[in-house]
Amino acid sequence: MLDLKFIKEHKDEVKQNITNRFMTADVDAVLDLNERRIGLQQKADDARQQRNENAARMKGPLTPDERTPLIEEGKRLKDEIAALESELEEIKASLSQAHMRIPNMAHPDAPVGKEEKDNLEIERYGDIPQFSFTPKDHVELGQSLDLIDFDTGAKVSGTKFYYLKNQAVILEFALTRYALDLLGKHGFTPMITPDIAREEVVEGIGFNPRGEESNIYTLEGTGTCLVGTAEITLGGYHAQEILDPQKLPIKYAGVSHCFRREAGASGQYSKGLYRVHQFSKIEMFVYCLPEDSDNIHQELKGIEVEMFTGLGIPFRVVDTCTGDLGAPAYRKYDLEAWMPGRGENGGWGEITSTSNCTDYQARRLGVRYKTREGKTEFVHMLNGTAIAISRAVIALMENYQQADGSIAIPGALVPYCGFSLIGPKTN
RNA sequence: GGAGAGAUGACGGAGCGGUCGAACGUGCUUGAUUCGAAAUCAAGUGUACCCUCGCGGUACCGGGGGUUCGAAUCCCCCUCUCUCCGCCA
Repeated sequence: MLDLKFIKEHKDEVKQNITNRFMTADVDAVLDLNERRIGLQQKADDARQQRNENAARMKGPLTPDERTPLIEEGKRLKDEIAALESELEEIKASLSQAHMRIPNMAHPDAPVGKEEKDNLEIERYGDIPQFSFTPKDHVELGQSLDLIDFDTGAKVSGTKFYYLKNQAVILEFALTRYALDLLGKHGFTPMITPDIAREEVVEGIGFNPRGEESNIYTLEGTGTCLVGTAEITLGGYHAQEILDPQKLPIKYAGVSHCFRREAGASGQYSKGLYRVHQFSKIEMFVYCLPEDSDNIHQELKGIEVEMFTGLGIPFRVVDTCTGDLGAPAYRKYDLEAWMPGRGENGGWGEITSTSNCTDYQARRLGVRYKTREGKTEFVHMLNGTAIAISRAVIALMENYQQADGSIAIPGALVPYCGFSLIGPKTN
């Protein structure tokens, strides 16, 4: 969320930013509610001051004649305060609701646009494979090689669930280990995080735990949700803390399951593993000083590039447009891998993304640090996907498929897999 | 899940219902001392909000509610932690 003072002083920019993101949020209502909140707060504070002073007058022994009027005054003040407080609570609730709807400001260089097609391609790596045969998509490959079972997933758990089998299971662990080793070299602390988080934390990160459009599963009656990403649990890790600036940046690599409702999301681009209700992911998360966040964002992008060039998968990097940023991100880069089985003749599909959320999440979660001058300021928080297993598996299977229907394993993964080819089962 | 104990500032640890934003100790910061360090001495050392920006005001002693003119202190509910039992990977 944005600082209320900032909103007040940069009203027009904030409004323009909302327009650029194609979101709806009422800046004037927020400012108006805030003014009313301040007025009421002042009234309540004054009344409390009177109450305290009145009570202080009754400290010593008093005659009933002195005492009675003071008690009457105290009772009157008590009622007044109660009325003011309940009014204040209402205003604060409306304010908070309206305030939360205002998205983060966007980086001045982020392309302005509404949809995915407005994302700006900025880098491209690797060559799109040319097959001497008609390539299969990963669903077909997964079935013929007995690696992925969607049918049983649907029977047991529902649509968009799946079983990984045989070498695909090893592949998941190999990719996980590959990612953790690379992140270790970059100074990340590995963590396996809870797959469940409290609603406040989920909201603090910027996800909406409730409502029709929510992508999050809530656990009825518990006040908790299944996490959609370890970004939630890693971002909540230091909630309400004041961090030592000497220890910044803090870099975590979180391994977790990710659960997403994906309500209404379907179509040919969602087939197979591309959009599922559950997958595993290795996530990067960084807490840093405000002045460092732009550089660290570039660093996270660089690590993602290293991750996928290492796997020999062709991909491009796009600078995500304002309409596609989501509320918390100030700037976001997506890596889109070439997926030969996508659409008619293959296509780009998002495999990772990295966002600089500046102080937007930190303000909601209360993650601060002390400056040299002794002031407490909000840290900046960034996240990036190291590897989302399901999508990485799509890219690997489809790009590394052979004429005979087998799948080669990229050299970097062979030591982790213990095999270099996934061929048809012989028995 | 059952029984019991507890939750106070960075930490430890006090706190007859008014003089408590909170004793005391430790830590930390600054100054004195020292060639320097230790030790010692002195001062300072939470967060947030508001304005009439003052050596101002308000709130916060796990969270919420209640009693009272007045609650860290009394009552109720919840959460969390610890110990024991049960269950379990």
